[in-house]
Amino acid sequence: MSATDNQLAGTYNRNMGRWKNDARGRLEQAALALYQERGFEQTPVADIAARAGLTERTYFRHFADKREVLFGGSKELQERLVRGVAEAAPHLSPLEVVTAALETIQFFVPERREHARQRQRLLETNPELQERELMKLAALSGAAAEALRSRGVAEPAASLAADAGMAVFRAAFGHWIDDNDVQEFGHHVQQALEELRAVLLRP
Amino acid sequence: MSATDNQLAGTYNRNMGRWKNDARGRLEQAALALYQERGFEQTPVADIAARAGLTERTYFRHFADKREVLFGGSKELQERLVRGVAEAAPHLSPLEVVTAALETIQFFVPERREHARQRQRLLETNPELQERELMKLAALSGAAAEALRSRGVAEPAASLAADAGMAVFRAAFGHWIDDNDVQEFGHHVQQALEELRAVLLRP
DNA sequence: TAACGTCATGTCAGTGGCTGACATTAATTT
DNA sequence: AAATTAATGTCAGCCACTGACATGACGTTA
Repeated sequence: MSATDNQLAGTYNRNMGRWKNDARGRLEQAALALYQERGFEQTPVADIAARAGLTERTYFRHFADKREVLFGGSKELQERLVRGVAEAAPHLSPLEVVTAALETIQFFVPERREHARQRQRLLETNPELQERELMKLAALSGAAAEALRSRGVAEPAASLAADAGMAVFRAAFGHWIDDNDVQEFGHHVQQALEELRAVLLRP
Repeated sequence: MSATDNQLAGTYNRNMGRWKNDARGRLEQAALALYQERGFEQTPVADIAARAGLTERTYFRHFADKREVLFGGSKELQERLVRGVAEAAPHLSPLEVVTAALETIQFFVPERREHARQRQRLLETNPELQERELMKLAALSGAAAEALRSRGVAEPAASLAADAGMAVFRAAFGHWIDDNDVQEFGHHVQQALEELRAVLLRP
């Protein structure tokens, strides 16, 4: 009764897709907005749910916890990375396989940059969110290592290449976010890979 | 009144150092034991405190949250790593500086191995603890990068070298934990560094 | 030694994240 | 139209964590 007279539901109009008008998406939008307005810690989950025209209990049916609502894309990202590793050219070194996968991933495109930026600002100011981000990155690394093993790369090479690939990813992502000339993400990956080589070899 | 008739306080006898007989240490022991016996999630903080002869409120004066009790050594580890980076030989590459620091760190010694093993088993079976571990590792990486910058290493080289160093660290630590021949930690660091080089260069 | 100040701890009340159990209602199937 | 399914609501409760205040042990100083 009270979950329907909300504030934001009008943005995604009710009764257009009938009952569930992308409840999950509404929760994600409401959470991002509220986290930005009041800060993560100062935002009770109940408020997010209310803003989305839902109940706290329903929020927890869509997301495992208060943080997860900001990490919706990670599953798809991981799938694409794994596919990229599997389909990479056969003559590459393990690390090159991972960076090649990062380049062809088609995930960090201009349309997503603004959203990624806002999200990043939130993460930077909140340790709890950073923890979750690191966990997702670790999952990414683990999946990449598994995909490398499927290509015949042995341990510990696979895990090391995957972790090194994540280091490249972090550097590349940071530059892509800050970059005002809007270079392609793949460009930043190549730059970071070169930097890593230099850091490893040059005194 | 009730916090004194506890179960474990006798292990570290009361009234030896007067009032506070290493309350912090008692909490760490109690937590490790209970997390092993019942599992992390199934152990209320109140039980840890009671086992240490203290109150839940007092637990939270010693540790920021339920997980932090397992990460007491991380501050010292970070200090040693930073010192190692600062004091490393001048002719090394940035990554070699970090791995050299890891080798001279004198932290992963045989006496700590059993405790490290038990702790590791806990982490492996609990995502919440893994998140915190990753956060500590990220802090380590950040501190190493900062120390590299103090040596004149520019960005993004410093962060990349630090992250790559953490990749080496993870691999080395994993082998040190599993190693039955009890090789020195520094040995595993060198092995991992070589593996990383191979992974980067060899097709 | 008695008064005083400090610090670790205890007590209590309260917020909020998260869960299980059960009820309700829109949408789908038969 | 009845029966079934899926998404949501309601309610009660556990527990992590915090602020405010009280207490008791220790050291200091008059």
